[in-house]
Amino acid sequence: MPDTPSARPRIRNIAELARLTGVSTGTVSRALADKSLVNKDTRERIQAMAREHGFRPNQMARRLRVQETKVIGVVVPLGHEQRQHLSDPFFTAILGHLADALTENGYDIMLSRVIPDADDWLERIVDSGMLDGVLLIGQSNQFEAIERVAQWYRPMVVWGSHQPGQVHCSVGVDNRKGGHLAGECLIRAGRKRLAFMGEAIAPELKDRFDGLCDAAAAAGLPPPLKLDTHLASDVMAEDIAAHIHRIGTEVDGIAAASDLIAMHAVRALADRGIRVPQDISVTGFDDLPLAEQTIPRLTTISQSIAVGARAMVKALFERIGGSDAASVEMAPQLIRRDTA
Amino acid sequence: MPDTPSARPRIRNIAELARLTGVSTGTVSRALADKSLVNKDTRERIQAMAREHGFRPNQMARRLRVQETKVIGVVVPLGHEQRQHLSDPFFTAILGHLADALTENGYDIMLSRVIPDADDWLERIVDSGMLDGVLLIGQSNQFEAIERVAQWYRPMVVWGSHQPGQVHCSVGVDNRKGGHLAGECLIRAGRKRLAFMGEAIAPELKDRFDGLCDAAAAAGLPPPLKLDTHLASDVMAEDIAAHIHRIGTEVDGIAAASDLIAMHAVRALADRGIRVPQDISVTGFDDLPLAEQTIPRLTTISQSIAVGARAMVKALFERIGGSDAASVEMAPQLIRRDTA
DNA sequence: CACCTTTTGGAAATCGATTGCAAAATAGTT
DNA sequence: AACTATTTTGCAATCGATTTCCAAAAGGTG
Repeated sequence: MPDTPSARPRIRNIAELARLTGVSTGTVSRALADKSLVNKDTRERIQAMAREHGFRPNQMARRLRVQETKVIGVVVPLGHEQRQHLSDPFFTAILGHLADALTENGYDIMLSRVIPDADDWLERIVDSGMLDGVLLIGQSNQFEAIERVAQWYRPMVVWGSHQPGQVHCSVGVDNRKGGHLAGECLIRAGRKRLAFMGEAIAPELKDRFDGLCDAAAAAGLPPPLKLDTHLASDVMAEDIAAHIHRIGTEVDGIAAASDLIAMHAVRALADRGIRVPQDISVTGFDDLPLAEQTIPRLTTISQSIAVGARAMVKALFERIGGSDAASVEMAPQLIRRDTA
Repeated sequence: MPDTPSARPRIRNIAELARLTGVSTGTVSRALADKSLVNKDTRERIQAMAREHGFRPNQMARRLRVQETKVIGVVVPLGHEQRQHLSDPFFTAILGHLADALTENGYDIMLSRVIPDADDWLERIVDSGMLDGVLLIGQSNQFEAIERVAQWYRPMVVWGSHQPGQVHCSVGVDNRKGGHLAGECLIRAGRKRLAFMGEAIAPELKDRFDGLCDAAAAAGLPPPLKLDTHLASDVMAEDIAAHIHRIGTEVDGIAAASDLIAMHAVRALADRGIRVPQDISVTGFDDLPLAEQTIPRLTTISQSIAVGARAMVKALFERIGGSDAASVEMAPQLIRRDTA
């Protein structure tokens, strides 16, 4: 048997290993941490013994003692939209990049999907004592709660929009500008009766809608229609279907609040024989990897999720280090493909 | 100020709160846990004081003491396929459901994306002392490591295929049967030159390929071609493009190893003027929510991810409770849509 | 050989909670 | 008032590591 952790009577803590090797727990601790304070020979002997018995020190105890957990909380607040869940492709896209950046730096990820029922939900997460820092994905309708906590808790970075004067550190695109770009694109395609598809409750989405309105106003068009749609994908299809009858008569250009909504919309239109982009133009928002793979490929506003995720992690580490990283607002970009 | 955690000098532990309220730490602990052992009045007084100062007991310490973390590790081993990441839609779909089921039961989720470089990667996770249980998504090429750990670590459930005689508890569909169904579907559509698209390294995918071979053999057709494709979405498109020239001459029916691969394939074929399903038939595997939304909608083999996720969590809880839940093998189902 | 420096390793405090046990306070009974 | 029964509370051990402080041992120098 080569490297089998053979002996079954497992060692459960550093004290047992100490007894087994005939030294004190302090020495074992130092040896396992490979500290030069302990004699090279004993150090190696202890390490060998640990390996042989497959012993690994309890992280919970270690973390309690050193007051550092090496765990970052990644939290999705679902204020409205309780039915949305983690499979939202935008969320998963950003999660993937966050996971990459965090694991590279030796941090683990604690995932929370929170329905903010109690009003101290964020406080509860933040001083659970389990986390070195918190990344919030989206502000939802919890702007106030976030601000309140940001007042005293520094290592927190939020994906979302930046409101003038806000305390918390946010990273995101200029959503209003993004909405504007989408509007301009539709208008340039000759569309005159615009609509916004999505629920403009979270500040991010509200900003996108406002941007669209800006564009319409600038072109002398009537204000865009607002077609509410839940973000949960299981009801989204129905929501969109419910709006369909207005489209074609009242609407010839749709700015969707997200790529996912846009894709569902294109699908629903196709089901009813309305062609995109011949009969109607559609833009998405996010530029998910998927957006390039659909048929027809989606015209959309790019959020450069990868860059954003890196920015979030960078800001978070600076804040963990003690300095007060500022918010980041990135420029959105129009990606012209086939739907508008 | 109504319920502001006003006083800034924050209480950092139960001892300070004890001093402030004039009782012992034991009493405070019991009061905060709302135990009836402590007098209703003092209990409420202590709770009020805690609330006022925004005090919440340190979870790390509590968990160390009670030897229960209420954290489940969700781990994605990336044995081959280091470039694949968490944004894989199959993974995120199952993660969403797992998250739902786990949070419902009061558990948190620790996410790990592991590249098994050290051969004790799983041991390290499993006895970090941070987890009450582990859910593994996919067996990758780590079947051996999983078996080794399963020998002595019970609270672990793995998404993947069930090999005869395996020790670890797995939940998944009968992949071979699934491959068979896909093959039959293609054959029924009159296809005679079949191919499997995907990397048949992980046992799940190998089984699907074998099932496809079964179907071909049963119909008296030559063995299917194997078109290797990485699972990372950024290289997948290129991989598929590289295969395209063989398709149309050598191949008229593709069984893809996943919906994602199938979608990319359809896309690549469309780019080259090859129509699906007129010129060539394609089947997916997974039945992601997305598969119904593509154009054309994907014919695929259903894994019923939601059911699977529930089964995993159920089995895990049984195992945490001490009983030895058995593996679950679900029946795959052909979902006929537009691509085959 | 006396004195100083450097290694080495042990004892004990610490991180912040939980909990078994026993003492104290209160209530209830005669 | 005395005595038992019942609540409440405090004390101290415990979870499993890390780390400071200190003493003993070893090595070096004049």
